[in-house]
Amino acid sequence: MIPGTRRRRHRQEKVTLSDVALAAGVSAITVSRALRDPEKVSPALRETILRVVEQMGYVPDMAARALASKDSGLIGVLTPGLTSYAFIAVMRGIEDRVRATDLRIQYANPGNDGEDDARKLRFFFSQNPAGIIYVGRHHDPALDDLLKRAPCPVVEIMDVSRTPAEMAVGIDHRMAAEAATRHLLNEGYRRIGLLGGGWDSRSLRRLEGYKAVMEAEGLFDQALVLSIDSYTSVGLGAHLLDRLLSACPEADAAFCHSDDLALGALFECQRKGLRIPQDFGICGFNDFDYAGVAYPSLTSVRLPRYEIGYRAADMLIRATGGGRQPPTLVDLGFQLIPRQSTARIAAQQPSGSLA
Amino acid sequence: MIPGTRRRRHRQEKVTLSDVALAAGVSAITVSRALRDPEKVSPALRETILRVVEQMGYVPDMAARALASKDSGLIGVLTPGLTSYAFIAVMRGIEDRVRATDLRIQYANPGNDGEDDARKLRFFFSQNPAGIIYVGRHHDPALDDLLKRAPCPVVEIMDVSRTPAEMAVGIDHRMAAEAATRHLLNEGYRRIGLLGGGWDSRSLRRLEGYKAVMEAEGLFDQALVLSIDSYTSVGLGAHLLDRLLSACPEADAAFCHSDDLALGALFECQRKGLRIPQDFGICGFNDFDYAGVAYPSLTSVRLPRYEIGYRAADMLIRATGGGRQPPTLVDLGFQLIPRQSTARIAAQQPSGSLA
DNA sequence: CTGTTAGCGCTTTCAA
DNA sequence: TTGAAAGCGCTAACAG
Repeated sequence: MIPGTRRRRHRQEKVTLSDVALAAGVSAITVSRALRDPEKVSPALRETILRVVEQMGYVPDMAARALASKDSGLIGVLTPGLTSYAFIAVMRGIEDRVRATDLRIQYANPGNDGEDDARKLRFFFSQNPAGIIYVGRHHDPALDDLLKRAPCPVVEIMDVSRTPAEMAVGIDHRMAAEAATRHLLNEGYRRIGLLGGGWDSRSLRRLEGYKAVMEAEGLFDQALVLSIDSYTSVGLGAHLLDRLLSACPEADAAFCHSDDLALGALFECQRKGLRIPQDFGICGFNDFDYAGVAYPSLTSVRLPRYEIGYRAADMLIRATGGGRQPPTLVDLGFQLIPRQSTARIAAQQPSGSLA
Repeated sequence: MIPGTRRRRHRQEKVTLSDVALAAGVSAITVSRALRDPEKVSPALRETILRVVEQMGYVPDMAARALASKDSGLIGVLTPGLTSYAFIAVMRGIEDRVRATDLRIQYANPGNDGEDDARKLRFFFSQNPAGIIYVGRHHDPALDDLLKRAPCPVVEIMDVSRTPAEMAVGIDHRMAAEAATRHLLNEGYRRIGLLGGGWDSRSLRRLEGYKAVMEAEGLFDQALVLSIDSYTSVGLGAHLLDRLLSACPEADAAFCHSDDLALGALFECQRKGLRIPQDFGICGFNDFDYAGVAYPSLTSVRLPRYEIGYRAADMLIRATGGGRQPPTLVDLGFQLIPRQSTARIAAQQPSGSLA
């Protein structure tokens, strides 16, 4: 075979609906119906048509369909955390809810420039989406406005500390941080550091919660707050713990913005010979799979991440059917899971000693 | 304001190209050009048009554009591992390469039924994609055929053990497993277990590599192979290690299909009071962030995951421009990173004892 | 149950 | 540099 003969194998002549119609001896619309709404076509015809479709390898063109029906069947998911471990469970929830429908999901990951959220959002809008799931980073009035003008239902997820433009599912991050900080105080820790990984709105809410509780006890100290605006990671956790102990050698516990930070802190403590929980307490956030498996196991705050995703998709799907609803806010709640890494009181019990 | 007045706020009258054209006193095509190819419109007009576009909040309709131009600008990424930690780095690579272009990425996660890969693939095809990045699970001739008939360039990623339909980037998983197994043997381990997490083609290749090396030493034993076909996780690692020791109490090391399994195995060993690396050696796979931070640190096999993603996207973009190329296979190589969890010989050195 | 007609919003092609 | 005409492939709305 002569080289070049097969050039442009991509873009081979495309089989269209009317090609199929012609071959099956019916009209285009009948083929269309046989494909989308088989019950509206007589069994005999239906069978013939489907056979021809199969034979010719016909594949519907979604762009044409979307244009003609004004329905793209697309759900857009916009989050800066697309490539983060914490988002995986959310994704599974979304995918699971959407799977049985004929909707599809398109993810987008805004970059770092401030304008990007708006651009990606507009981009989604340009596709006539059926709905959008959005994870915001900052409270930005302009973005809020954009969301309010959205041409489709929008669900904001993860944080529910503010009234959403339309719908929101998540938890109250401030309360979660308060609970974690109080737990550490109850276990007898005093110089509690905060190891963070960003200044997005959720991190700020957690900082607020931590700060409020610490201040109420007269224990707040800015030197205890360590944060870097980047992805969290186990390595970063080790690094921040190290910095915490440099800045505040008498620190006796850390509340970490995420379990990967907590795990890193744990390893670093072990490396330094600090006993956990006796010498140092660690509380994580997210309750990743490994928190309960680690040795010692890590106290953490469990977020219903899968449920948030599932519910968000569910709300979107329902909103698509009905008309517009009033702003809806769903707080799915969190749960503090006490484990060994903060069990200082229990650790002291066996030896019979008192604090 | 009367309730109901604002019903159907979604689907508000959409601003189209001709609306803008009318308002700007030009023809639709000129607006189109001003937007896509500003240089082809006189500066004066261009400015006027862009102002009107801004004022009216015009957003182009991608479906219409795709239909008219037969170019969707879409890259489809199909992988069963979308919601896995290992894929995150790949994703970052893809996103980074695509960011500067005007292409968009759409991810899809095939379910578990065998048919699903084909269905999702066809679905991508129906969108006139500019290219597809595909991570296969099994060697399936039917799928292979489908890929060969693809209406666009396709890059298969992760494994390069077979000749791809068109292009492939990845590493040789069999060789990687051989290297890991040999490393464990060199450190003096003999009863080396294999902790796996699936029977996809890559896992099978790794099993082959492990088996070949073990058999060459006369050490292979089916009882040492533990695998469950599900997501890998730290919890699963702990569980599999436990099962390994039940099945083979004299096992002295484990090669894990992924670092999360390795981390779980590490924790479980610590819980059982096994000293690492003296009593038991652990080698992971993937070299996740925490492998080097763990205490003791975990030996692992580093895959250039980010580079695989970046390169795949790059090949796709280049292929889009030029015509069809002959099958291309890029092996990006792996790297064994020896760390404390297998450093048995070094651990014995200080005490001066001999094996 | 099936077909006809019209047009979705944009771009291509050709002409001015 | 700008515009007019035609049509991408499909589906809505109505008719038969």
